[in-house]
Amino acid sequence: MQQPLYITNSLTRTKELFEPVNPPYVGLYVCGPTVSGESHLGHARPYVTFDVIYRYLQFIGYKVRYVRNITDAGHFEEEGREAEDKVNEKAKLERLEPMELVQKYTNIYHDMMDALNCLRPAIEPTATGHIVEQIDMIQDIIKKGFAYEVNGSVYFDVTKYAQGNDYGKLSGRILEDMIAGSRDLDGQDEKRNAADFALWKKAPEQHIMRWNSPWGEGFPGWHIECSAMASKYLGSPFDIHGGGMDLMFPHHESEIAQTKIATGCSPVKYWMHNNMITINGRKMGKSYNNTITLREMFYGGNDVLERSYAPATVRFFILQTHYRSTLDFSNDALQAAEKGLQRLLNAYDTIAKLNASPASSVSIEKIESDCYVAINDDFNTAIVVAQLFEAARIINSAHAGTEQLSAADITRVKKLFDDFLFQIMGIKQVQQDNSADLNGIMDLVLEIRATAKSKKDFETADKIRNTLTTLGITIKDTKDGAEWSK
RNA sequence: GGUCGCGUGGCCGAGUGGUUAGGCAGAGGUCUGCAAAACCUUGUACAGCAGUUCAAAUCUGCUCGCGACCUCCA
Repeated sequence: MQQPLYITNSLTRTKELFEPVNPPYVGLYVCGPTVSGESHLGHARPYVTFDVIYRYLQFIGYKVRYVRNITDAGHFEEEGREAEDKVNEKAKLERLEPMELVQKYTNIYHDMMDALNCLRPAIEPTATGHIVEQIDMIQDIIKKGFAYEVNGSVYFDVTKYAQGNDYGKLSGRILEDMIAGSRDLDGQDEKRNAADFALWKKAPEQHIMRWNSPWGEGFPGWHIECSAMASKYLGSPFDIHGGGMDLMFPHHESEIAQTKIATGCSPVKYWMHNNMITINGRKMGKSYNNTITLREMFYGGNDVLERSYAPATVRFFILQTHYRSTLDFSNDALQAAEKGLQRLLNAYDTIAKLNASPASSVSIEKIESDCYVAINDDFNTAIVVAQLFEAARIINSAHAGTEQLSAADITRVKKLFDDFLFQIMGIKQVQQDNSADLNGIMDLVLEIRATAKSKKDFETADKIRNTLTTLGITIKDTKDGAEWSK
């Protein structure tokens, strides 16, 4: 079980042996959502992915500090006008403060993460709660000569940084190409160089979120919050920084540059990036008009997919793919995942009904070891799932009598599901209502039905079965008598 | 335009030099009063072309197609 763990490091584009900076402690930072809107399907991918990573690191004994931020400030510059109008309008209609909106979307996000059974991070810092830390870091960077102030805004001097550091290493970019291909954006004339990025932005008149700073009223730049909060809570360097692939540039590239100047070292040992999701083959986005919020996904109301899907189905679907591959959501694929997960859960329930044989006809140990090999190989949950399906086949075969399992292997296969499906992959175990009352009632009902069947009174037998079905209780007739499940 | 990645059987999706991925759907069978579940059997799969090799889905080159990033984005 204690095999070496390999992680694909985006920085080197290779699989590397995972060796924490300060074992047994592991620092894990994941870029959280911008809570200026409702959580959507795109958010499910990184947070499920890194939830499994968090769970597994703990499972193999590491003491993990998981930090996942909430971006609730800044970042409104590009949307500027639209965001302002929206906020003002809603504030009038609903008497909402801007921070109230942020709180509302944060609450929804938390609810959706709970529904997906993502463990809550150890620390969930907000950008607005760390303005001081960000200003401190910016001042430090200015003092070291890698940032300059213009008209109340502060920019990071990428050109100067690139002279002694390989800016662009993470995202595979060449500075000269970027400068040549850059567009004219707001504030471009203030920058010494097109590739420079803002550490602090002067707040325009209508901008609601604003803070005092040494450079006047403004708000923090696009990337500084993660640098400030990650180094505050995890130090520098720390172990793993995760996020979506779309954040590699410019967000993470800029984080590296800022932190390297501020702390003197490259901030992260292992950069991990999950790939994007698509819907019916297209990237999800407003311009495609195919955005699905998580609430719509779970409870219905979207126009893109034909129906809603349970959080566990979405989670399982995500884990059926390796996190570095794109994942396409479609009705067919989700329904296949839904049935597949049900098959696994049914098999798990069947374990309790197995009769032990003197010896096993198959090796559970082999499946178990294959699961560890897979999860240790850059968290390949797709292969773990395949192994669990093999285990399910064995359980069902043992139940049908075509395979045999010893008492020890029955225990072992149950542990395999407990560990991998529930604990590591975080599929929520359905709470069975196995109260003594219900068991007694069901025993009686099934006995009456068996009597009816023996008298060829199928009308009564079917009525019992059909009525129970409408109550959510499934009856299955086996050669050893009827079984029920809720 | 620049950078990076992908193209696997009806659908989704692992794999990366020689050995069955797996799930869903389909077909046949077993069980069964029926149903459901389950079990057994069943698939010319690796975009195209050329090359390297004893051997390529897996390496190399070219072609075609798709996508991501380059601008807030998970």
